[in-house]
Amino acid sequence: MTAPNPQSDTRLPAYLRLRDDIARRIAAGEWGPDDLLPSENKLSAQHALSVGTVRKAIQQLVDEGLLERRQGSGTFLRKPAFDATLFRFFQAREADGAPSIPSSRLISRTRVTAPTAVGAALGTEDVIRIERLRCLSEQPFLAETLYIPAARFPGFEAIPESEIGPLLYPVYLDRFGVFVARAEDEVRFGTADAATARRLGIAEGAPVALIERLAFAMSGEPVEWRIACGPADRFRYRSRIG
Amino acid sequence: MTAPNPQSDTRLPAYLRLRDDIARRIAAGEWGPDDLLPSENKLSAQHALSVGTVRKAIQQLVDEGLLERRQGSGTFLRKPAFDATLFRFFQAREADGAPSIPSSRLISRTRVTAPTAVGAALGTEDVIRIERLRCLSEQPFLAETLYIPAARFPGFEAIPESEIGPLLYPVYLDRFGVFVARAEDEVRFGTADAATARRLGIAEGAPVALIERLAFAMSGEPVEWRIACGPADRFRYRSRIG
DNA sequence: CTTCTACGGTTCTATATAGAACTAGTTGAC
DNA sequence: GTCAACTAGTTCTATATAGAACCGTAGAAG
Repeated sequence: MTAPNPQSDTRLPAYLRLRDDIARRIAAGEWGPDDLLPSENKLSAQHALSVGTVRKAIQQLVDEGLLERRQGSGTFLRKPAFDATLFRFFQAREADGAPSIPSSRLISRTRVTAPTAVGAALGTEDVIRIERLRCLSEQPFLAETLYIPAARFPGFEAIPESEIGPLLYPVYLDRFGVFVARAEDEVRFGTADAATARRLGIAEGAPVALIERLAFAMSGEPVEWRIACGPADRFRYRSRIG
Repeated sequence: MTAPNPQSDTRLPAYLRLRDDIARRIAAGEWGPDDLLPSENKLSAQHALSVGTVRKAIQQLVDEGLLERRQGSGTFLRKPAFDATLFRFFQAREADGAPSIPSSRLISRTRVTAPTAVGAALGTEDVIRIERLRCLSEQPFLAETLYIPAARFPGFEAIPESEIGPLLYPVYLDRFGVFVARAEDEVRFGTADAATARRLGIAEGAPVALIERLAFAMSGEPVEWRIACGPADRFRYRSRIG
């Protein structure tokens, strides 16, 4: 029994419809991280498709970073590696040089009307604004302001802080089925205004790095806009091109 | 007649050997940008492989950004879009906001022994150091120092400057068959030392952005290390993740 | 001149099949 | 107990084939 899928456009080729179906089942939480998916043979039988078509659909998801194939063993759901890459950028290190995961403190979550630039980027004015402070060994080093569409994340303001970890993308995925697949960053340098200077514990006008990010879901729809601000002298941003 | 290929490891699957062969012919300049490659049918006949296998090889090269398929028309060699992406990063703009391609002036090219960090990154100490200044509307905005392995780029020092355009990667490809497929950037913040300050026409100690880049050839071998330095206030770096 | 139609060539989708390569677990020999 | 051999199940490679979808051109129709 395979639920025939009303949402997928029937004009799409079969392998893409199968890909969408599997992606949806992943988003619905049918499998956990590192879980074994049905084999190519089973899928082909269930969906009445040839193995070649199934392979093509799976390959697509592998390319998108959702699945992982192990020859001889099977196909597995991959824990989104996005968090890791995210944190390779802010090469935050303790004084002794050991890399460390920053902690994260939520300052506010409010439903607001988005600033025009943000509204244009997200395609809606009805958003939730999140303010957040990230610390490393008790010392703040990054002040962030995030906007997410209220329609896509209903009730986000009400989630108890205790249930929100240091990273938001897992929360998006677990509670709202939104998988952040891609993002665009822009880095520039500026000076700290009074509010952020106070939050970061630096002098007003001190040099800061600004990172603007627009994050997209698998569908290509923008789902988060954020700007982060940290002291320039401790800042490192890494990226990989090509 | 297809040259049987002595360089490709015969233990590799056929589609990878075909990919290598085509990649080599591209590097050898057999086709120019936007040229039409032989059709799948022709390739499959020439190499005595099935169309499916040929498609797999071509798909690989498409994924790597070397080729471009147009349904109904054929498969074309893609002008490396690397230059474009490269310059999306340095979002240099004229005063009126119009994006502009910076000009480039070579200051020196010398065969030297690499600094230890660079030597370690490139895997050799025998390198050519290139110093370069990039300008936008006559005003310098980026001072660069590059290192490339002398063995991989023999005679690079001797190429007349008139034959080197504003971008180096096309030169690597055209004259040395080195296709830069991938790069890793690191952006950080610092202050200008005396030499770069003079070159950029800014005060010593002024805030600057530093971009370190390690570039890799298709084979995975590192082929260039560079560091670029520009005034922090005019700087923008863009990247795309995921 | 414009629009339509037909055609050869191309890539794209999909199926069916066979065997190789690999993995993890089980069984059996010693 | 240890190690080798076997086995069922999985992905991977490769082939062959058929038709759909698409592009560019050439020629016909208006």
